[in-house]
Amino acid sequence: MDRCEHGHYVCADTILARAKESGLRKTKALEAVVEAMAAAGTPMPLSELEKVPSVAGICDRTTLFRLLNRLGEHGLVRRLGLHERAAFFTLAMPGGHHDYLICKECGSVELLKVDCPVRELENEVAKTSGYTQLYHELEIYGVCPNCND
Amino acid sequence: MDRCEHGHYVCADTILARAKESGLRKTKALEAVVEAMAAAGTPMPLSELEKVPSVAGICDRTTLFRLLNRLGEHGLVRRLGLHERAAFFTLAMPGGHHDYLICKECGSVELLKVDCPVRELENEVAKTSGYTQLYHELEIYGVCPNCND
DNA sequence: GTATGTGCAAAGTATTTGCCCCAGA
DNA sequence: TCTGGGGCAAATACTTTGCACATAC
Repeated sequence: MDRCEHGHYVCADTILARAKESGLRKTKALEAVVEAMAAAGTPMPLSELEKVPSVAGICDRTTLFRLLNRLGEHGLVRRLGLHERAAFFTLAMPGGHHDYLICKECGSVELLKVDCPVRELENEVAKTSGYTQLYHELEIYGVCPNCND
Repeated sequence: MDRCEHGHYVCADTILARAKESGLRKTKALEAVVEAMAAAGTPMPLSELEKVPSVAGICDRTTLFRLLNRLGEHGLVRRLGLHERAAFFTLAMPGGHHDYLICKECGSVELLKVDCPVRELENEVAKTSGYTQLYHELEIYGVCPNCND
């Protein structure tokens, strides 16, 4: 996976450009949220996102919620389950994809930097199931070294 | 995946036996819930489980909740995300594993009856990540034929 | 100027806990 | 009998919506 000039896996500018193409207005909230998510690199729940300093001063939870939904509808943000009560959100690049390694104890989320072995299966399912617009989500759960003590 | 004499992928009796071994008491609620889940075959949220006729008369939501948690702690039930607001529960057999095909529109859940391509990756992660007690969850999302119209 | 975006407050929905009674072993 | 299990009601958490105002375009 390539990184942008800022060292992030997903570059905020790219997402912002795509947001504009989708007809979304360029607001402070939009910029702040997308940049915060790009900087974080890992999926975050809404409750955490609203605490990021650069976001906290800009917009409140409702705006954040609607913004993430809007971005989700345009395929710029993906909503993940990740077994917490709260939904996690992450920026979505076209063709970009991540699998996750999640600690059952502390809930930490790591990106798995490996070739995803599911592509082929996904293609097969596309042919045989009648389902369209496929994408997948793979989570490996375990207990991380810190929680193992 | 083998089926038991009742045609279910997971046999209620096996789970009940394991529950007993784990020190859980044999109650009507336990039997009803396990049998309902075995009969259903697919993951269900708590709200749906409590509506199953054979469960509804037996115990209320709180009991169901605590029962599922208890079973989860002993590894007899697995809690899944599946992208709904509510958590989904499914019986867990040792070594048993399912991947899911989920419709983004109507939320229907199908079991994927295929060899899971993630085993190997999981083993590799076990060796290199320092994480223990690994298991994984794979969901393929799409739009089902019914919702495609 | 107009449609989209925002904030505050209030309503849902799902989950979790307290407390006391009931029942399995 | 003694501990784990169950029921009811209340508390949490997280999400979602209504409505009036602000702002990008």
